[in-house]
Amino acid sequence: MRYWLIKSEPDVFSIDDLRRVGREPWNGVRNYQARNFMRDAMQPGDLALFYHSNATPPGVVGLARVVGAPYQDATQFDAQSEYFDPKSTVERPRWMLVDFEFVAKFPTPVTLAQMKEEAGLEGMLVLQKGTRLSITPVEPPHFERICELGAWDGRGVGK
DNA sequence: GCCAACGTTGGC
DNA sequence: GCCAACGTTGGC
Repeated sequence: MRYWLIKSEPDVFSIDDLRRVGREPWNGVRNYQARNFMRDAMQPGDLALFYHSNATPPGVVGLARVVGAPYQDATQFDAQSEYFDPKSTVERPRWMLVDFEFVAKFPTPVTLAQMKEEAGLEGMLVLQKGTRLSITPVEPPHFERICELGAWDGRGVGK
């Protein structure tokens, strides 16, 4: 199993939104590196730290899980969508996504400030200066440490 | 609102 | 293929 961090602006789609809908296509990603992670590297069952960006405060607020195989992001073909991509065609779609399902909301959010101070988390991609990538891989020890800091009891995973 | 960092675009 | 201009991200 691999671990990830996915960013979302809570004004657009928050951890509470994910809990409410249960499962969500991770659409609107328009960065090739992030797309490649979803298309080529994610496996069903992988866990992701759910990060609120452009939030007060920014930080990891819970967990999500990859469900199903990658497929085309439908919004790229929708002229009414803000994610419409006129250069994408049905024959050769540019943008692929996976679905995420809700796993847990942390009892205690782990703020970005806290993460920066935490010695065990140094080297995390999301903490590096200028990292705007909306999806990044996460090392298992970093993942585990953040779950501890979030006071997550482990509920939501397993069978 | 500001602005640094970064990715993309398009002229050449 | 270079690179300046531009748009976006996202913390503060």
